[in-house]
Amino acid sequence: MKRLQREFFSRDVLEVAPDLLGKNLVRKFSKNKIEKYLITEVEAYRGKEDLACHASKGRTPRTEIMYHNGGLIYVYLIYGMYWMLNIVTSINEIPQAVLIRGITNFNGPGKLTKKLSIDKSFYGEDLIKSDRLWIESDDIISEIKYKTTPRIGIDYAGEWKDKTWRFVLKD
DNA sequence: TCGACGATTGCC
DNA sequence: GCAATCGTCGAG
Repeated sequence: MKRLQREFFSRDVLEVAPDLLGKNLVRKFSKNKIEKYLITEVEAYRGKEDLACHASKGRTPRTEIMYHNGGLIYVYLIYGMYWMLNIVTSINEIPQAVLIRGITNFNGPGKLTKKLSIDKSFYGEDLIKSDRLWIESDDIISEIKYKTTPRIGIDYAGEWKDKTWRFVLKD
């Protein structure tokens, strides 16, 4: 197992998102408690023009992190109840992020953050340096098969809602 | 300071 | 079908 480095996340979100499928999300709770989950479902949010992307409303304290280098974590609260886990991609000044919607045996972006105890304290966390959250790839090279669909819950995004930027792993 | 609303979930 | 529940952001 090898931790993914900066270069992996510095690419365009439409390359990074499908590449995250089949990778392992690693959560370290303590010295003796480390859990790993296969990433099974993600969505891409791409730039200021993408009306479904929070950055389309401009640069604010909340969206600031998306304007940074790839490999950082963007976390926000939705509906006053659920934390959404996103991974910033691309390079400085280009706001992009991947929403992690599903992991092994656990689908639903709100449920997985609850299970992994991920909250506001992870905002800005660096996946390359963090000692409690990072992503690993298997040493075994296997072909990843996935399907694409429109993104979920963004009917307000006009023509952008039809982009097939949701990527789901095939079993 | 105020009010509208949301990248969801689970229960009716 | 819809309520829960609160941080964020633009308007006033």
